[in-house]
Amino acid sequence: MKYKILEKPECEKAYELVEEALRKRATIILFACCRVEYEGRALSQLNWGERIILIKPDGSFLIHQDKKVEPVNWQPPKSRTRCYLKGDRLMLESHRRTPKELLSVEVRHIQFINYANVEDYEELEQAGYEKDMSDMIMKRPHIIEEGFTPKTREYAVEHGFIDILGKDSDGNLMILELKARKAGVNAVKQLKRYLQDMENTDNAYLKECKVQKKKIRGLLVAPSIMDDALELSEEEGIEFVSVEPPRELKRDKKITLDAF
Amino acid sequence: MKYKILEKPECEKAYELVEEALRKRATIILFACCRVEYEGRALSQLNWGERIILIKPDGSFLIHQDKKVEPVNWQPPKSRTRCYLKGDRLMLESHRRTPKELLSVEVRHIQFINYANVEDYEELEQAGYEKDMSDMIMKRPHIIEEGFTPKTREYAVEHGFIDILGKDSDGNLMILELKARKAGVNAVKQLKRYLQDMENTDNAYLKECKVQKKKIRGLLVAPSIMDDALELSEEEGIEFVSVEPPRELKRDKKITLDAF
DNA sequence: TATTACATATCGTAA
DNA sequence: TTACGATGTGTAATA
Repeated sequence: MKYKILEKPECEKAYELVEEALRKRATIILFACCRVEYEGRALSQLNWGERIILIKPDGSFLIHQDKKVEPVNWQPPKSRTRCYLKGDRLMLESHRRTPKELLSVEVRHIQFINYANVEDYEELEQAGYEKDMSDMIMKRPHIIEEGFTPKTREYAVEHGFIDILGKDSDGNLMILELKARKAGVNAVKQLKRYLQDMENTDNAYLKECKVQKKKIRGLLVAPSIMDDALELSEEEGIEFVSVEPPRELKRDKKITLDAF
Repeated sequence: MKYKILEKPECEKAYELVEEALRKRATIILFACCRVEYEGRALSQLNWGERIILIKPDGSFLIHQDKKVEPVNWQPPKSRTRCYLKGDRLMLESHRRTPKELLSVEVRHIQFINYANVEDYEELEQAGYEKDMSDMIMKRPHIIEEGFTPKTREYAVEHGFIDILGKDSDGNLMILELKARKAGVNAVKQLKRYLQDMENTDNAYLKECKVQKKKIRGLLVAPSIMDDALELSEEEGIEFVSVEPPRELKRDKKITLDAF
């Protein structure tokens, strides 16, 4: 693994290292006193101070102060980084085409500069999302109610996609709208639109309902619901079912301690 | 300024350094192979790989892979960091109370670890926001149209706050909805709601309009507008006025090159 | 402490 | 490329 570190280098030395790192598509960490200007979607400037600068091989460019999770300035992946010397100062620039954005950093008093080809082949495994909820309900439909039979997922209607379409034990059509977190009024409104879409558009399900004189039920499925959303759902004849999103990671992706 | 750096330290040495840094409320930069688990608002795991770990004195905890602007895992400011040894491994934990969240990092093969008391007393100066637009329009109302007189900002109605309320040269009431970027259909819908609120609620402005037989005009103010939003605004009788957000930084905060 | 709205939101996905 | 929605959104302002 390529790896280099320099402590308190002259700007010229640092410049050479940054050039080398950019050529080798390495990840650069720089801890230095710098001044920053940004112009693009917004406009900003940041006066002299010590910050941590991170330049990633995908073009991401981050400047972190000693507070907050978010970088004080940044550029997204695919930005083009270049560096040059301006007198005895190291200049770093990150440029983006669309939208046009330029981040310009003037550097002095470098505490250290490091570059490395980071070896990381892992992706984050997550659980607890709407997709997982959907998977769980398809697998164990009784979670919604006894006799519920899911038919289709992502059923296209005029205003979007119905998360899950199914039938209850009496043959009534059920339209499920899933939310992985607390449902708000927007979720109710969305479901209402889907119900209207279903009733106003010509489709096999609607025909069947009319022929067999069945109802169309709207169900909002979420771990919890806002008070105003509950009120609205009751007015609109929409049912709320409390379901927690699953909190288990897929087995085949469990951690193997000796992967590295 | 307190500053230390160790290259390829044993975990025990690293542990001592992290303890010291946490005590001194320093900023820690760690480049190492690690494994991460997170449980809280969601649940995630990340198998062994090299990452950059940043621990800030405000409690922020970031883990960066060599891609993307966003950290792969993190904890927000005010989280509590602790570290301990588990066999020959360095363990880092970051804990948050509300909501309850735990980030757990197992570390080995440390490339380097650095801590420093970052000297940074500057805050980012920005321009180009809705607020700046609002300020500009209040100061120079003719930008909207000749004879426009702003009356109130942030006027409360049922569905939110009207950005700017004013009158035109004929005494008609004007409701302005500002967007610092390209306006979409949502902006038009929002403005429509405000117009309805204004017409349906008992208030001094409405009374005056009725008595003097004046109109209520809705104006969407943004640098540009989406096609569908323009179409909708025309249907709804809403006017669109193109205004660029101001792009000037405050003068008294201009950069002085010898501040440091 | 909880809620709300904005952001250079970022990031994924689908058209 | 653009548009749209989800996010462990983060963050500041506000109640």
